[in-house]
Amino acid sequence: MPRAGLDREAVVREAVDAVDELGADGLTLALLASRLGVKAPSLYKHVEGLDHLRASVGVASKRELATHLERATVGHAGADAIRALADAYRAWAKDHPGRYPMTVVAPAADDAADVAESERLYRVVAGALRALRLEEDAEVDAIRALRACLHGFIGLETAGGFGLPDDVNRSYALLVDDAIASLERRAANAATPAG
Amino acid sequence: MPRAGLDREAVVREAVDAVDELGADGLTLALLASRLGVKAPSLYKHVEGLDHLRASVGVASKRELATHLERATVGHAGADAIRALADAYRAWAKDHPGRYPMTVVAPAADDAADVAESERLYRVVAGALRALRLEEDAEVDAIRALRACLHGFIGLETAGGFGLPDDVNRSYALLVDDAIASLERRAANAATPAG
DNA sequence: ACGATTGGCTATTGACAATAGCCAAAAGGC
DNA sequence: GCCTTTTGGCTATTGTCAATAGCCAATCGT
Repeated sequence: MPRAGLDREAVVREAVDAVDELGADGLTLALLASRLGVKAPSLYKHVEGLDHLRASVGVASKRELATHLERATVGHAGADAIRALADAYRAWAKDHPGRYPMTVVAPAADDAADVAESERLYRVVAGALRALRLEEDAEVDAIRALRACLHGFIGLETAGGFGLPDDVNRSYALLVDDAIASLERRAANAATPAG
Repeated sequence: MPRAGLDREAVVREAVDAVDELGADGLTLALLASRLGVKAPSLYKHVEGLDHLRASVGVASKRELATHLERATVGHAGADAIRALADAYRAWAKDHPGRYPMTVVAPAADDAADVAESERLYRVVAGALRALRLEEDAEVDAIRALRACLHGFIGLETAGGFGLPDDVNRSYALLVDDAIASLERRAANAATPAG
């Protein structure tokens, strides 16, 4: 019996590809094993089971998305940074519809890598809003608002929630413009409180 | 063998309750049968299988949500209607976290009831925006923007995506205020084109 | 070279969806 | 009130999947 030369990383990488192709629910150990030229029980030598494997795919996806967003926003500031973030976010989600939903779940508190990548995602959004110079609570509200707009649009789009044929890119651009304007207005109001 | 007196409606109703309690993935025919005092194969006399059953739960959920939103918005207009819609939407989602995600999926084209309830949901959102008197394309964009804001916030909230303890209600209220202001601005700009 | 560790494997269990086919309970004709 | 038909339960079975136990060969350390 020759060895396949697998290790944890190779298994997770193949799982990532499988989820990209088939969606999170399409990932089964039986399928994954066959793609790796191995029988299903062998995978337990490398990963702790399907749940842990899915969690690993989620962490890998958060890492990949965070890197993608960091690269897209570096060198941009202000409204420009927010627009770059919005476009990169939607592009990654459309390229990885199976994994995108995994990037929005709360990190498992006992998984340091998960917590770290989730914080990295938070920071890249916070970074795009830096130029607004918001005070602490207001920044949390602003990050939530921006994430909600982007995530909501992408979630509806990938769920097929937009039944009408009207140009989806135009709808998104308008939404992002409005979000930027609203957040800038929040910053301006905070700078000149009550007049 | 006494009969349980089931019919399709009773099965779907119990499935709705099960999804509310356990989430969409927690619904199994074995569990549902045991809750109904029956063995699993008996359910096939009333529903066509798990996929169809889930679809029925989805349609029932769209119907329920649409009714809830209609009741919440009736008698309101303008910004008031949008705020009422937003609050009712979030409240229903929080009351039914297991079923809420089923309400945002595209209807199956061959399921007339699904199409009808999805259109009803669309119309209640459109109704809340009526006072803005938007032109056709702009109305589609506006509905998409509003749905994205609400759905995105709720999706992140129920996914546990908001790790920080800051007041989530405040964040939502601010988001809704911004959305209303943005949509009103769209309407005003359309009314006075380029000047 | 040789012992320990590692990474495959087969066999098995248990949950589940789904189908086939049986049989009794309700429903309807007369 | 029978008798037939339809209906709604059931058991038995198949096939998929996750997971565990336990075997044995390939590789590695010395």
